Amino acid sequence: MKLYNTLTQKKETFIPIEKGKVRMYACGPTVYNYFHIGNARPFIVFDVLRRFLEYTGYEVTFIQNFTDVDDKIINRSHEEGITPKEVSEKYIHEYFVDADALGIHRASAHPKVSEHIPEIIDMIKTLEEKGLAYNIDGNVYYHVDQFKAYGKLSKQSIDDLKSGARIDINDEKKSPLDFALWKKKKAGEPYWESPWGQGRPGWHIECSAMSKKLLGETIDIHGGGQDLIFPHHENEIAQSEGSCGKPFANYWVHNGYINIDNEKMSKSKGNFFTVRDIAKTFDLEAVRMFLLMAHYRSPVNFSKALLQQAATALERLYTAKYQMVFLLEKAANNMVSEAEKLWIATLDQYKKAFIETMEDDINTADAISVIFELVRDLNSSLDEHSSKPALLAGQTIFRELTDVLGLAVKDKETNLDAEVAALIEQRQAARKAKDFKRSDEIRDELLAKGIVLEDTREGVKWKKA
RNA sequence: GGCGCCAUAGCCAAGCGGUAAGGCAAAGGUCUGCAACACCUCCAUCCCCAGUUCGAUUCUGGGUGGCGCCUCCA
Repeated sequence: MKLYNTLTQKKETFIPIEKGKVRMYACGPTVYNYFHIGNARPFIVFDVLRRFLEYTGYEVTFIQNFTDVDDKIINRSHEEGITPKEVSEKYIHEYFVDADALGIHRASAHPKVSEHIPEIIDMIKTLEEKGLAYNIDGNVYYHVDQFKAYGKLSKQSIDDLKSGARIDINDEKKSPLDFALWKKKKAGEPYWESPWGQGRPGWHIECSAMSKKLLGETIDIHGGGQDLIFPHHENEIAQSEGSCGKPFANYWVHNGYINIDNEKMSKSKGNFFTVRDIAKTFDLEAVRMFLLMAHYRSPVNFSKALLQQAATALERLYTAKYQMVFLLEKAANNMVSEAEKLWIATLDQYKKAFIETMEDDINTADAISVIFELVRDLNSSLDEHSSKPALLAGQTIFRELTDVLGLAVKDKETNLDAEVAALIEQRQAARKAKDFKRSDEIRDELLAKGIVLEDTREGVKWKKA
């Protein structure tokens, strides 16, 4: 397995700390709103990375946090007239609604900042003891100048960062690069007791503290969007490595942006589509398909038209999947022919090609093309004369590969309401009597109800539009 | 100013030293009462210029055109 490591700026062979096991952490959402598809990309990408690692035999512990203590949440609570806790609980719930629809598996754990305050305080204390943090009247800052490796992830020198930094007026920090580890309580904000007085943690410290608690001091993979490289991940390194003196993460994996008209989609720019909104017109699996059809590091432009392309492509996968189910239900032949035996033996090439391409820095675009090649093969090789074992072999390889990507996972709807079933019967009778006018009328009528009919050699089939 | 990314068919998108995967769309065909699905056929020399090489979309240099980070952001 090769992964592009932001730290070294090249693809590297992945070697876990502990043989057969992977510890990975990905930054999760700040839960103050529905998430947008820019947020969805890392969720999907790291879900696929995790699935693939598991597929290839690793035991993966995957942590994705919820940031539930944050300015944006506090603002939202004021706007909605509810407590910050109510805001975060609401959007954690909504996160799972959307994540489930996107086919994202639950992480091994979804830790919350609010439940790790003691660990956060401990880490800040350690940093203070090591001279890497300083307290000014209840606000504790990280002393960036004291951490020599600062900038190693974002490839910036402290001096360059300083020259590019915007100057805050009346800033009490020693350097514009210093960032808050602990923020002194302000009126109307949630707070916790600490050695520095009442207050709450800064943004970056949570990931360092929770990662350490749940995965240990050094982890295998840390992931997130490219926009987190600086300052968030740079700061995490400063905190984690500063406090324990060991490497924080061996592989830093970052996904590219989602753009609208070639410009980055972001909440601050306002040019974003929430996943919830897209769910009104598309099955969210199309979003997953859309994102996985491109390599995770390349920027992708988003539009409804492009999403429709992905949805149509996904449909092709489902057609093949359901066709095999259909044929299996009817298959009477259990005897595998010699020709089928030869064909079954060739299926392994798809699996090999799939794994090879996924092992090359999770090239899902290429992996999907392998699946489409498999689909063409299945469609042309399997028919009503195929034996059960041949059909099962096709179905197995198809499921195995699509499951790794989390695509085409849904089963066909089988319950048809009586009225529709009756209409289909009537249409069949009309067709038999060559009353095509009537049969076409019924077909149109069903289409209006969202039922698409297809007359095949093997009989009439229906599906939801 | 510092750091970094990208430019492949109508659209999307892999490949990254040996003469261009896949999807969507379009066109022609097979199947079908028609349609749909499926299948077959067809659709590019890879932004420009100069190097390196037997050979470059793929490496190097220079252009041109986009984009991102350096401030909250996935």
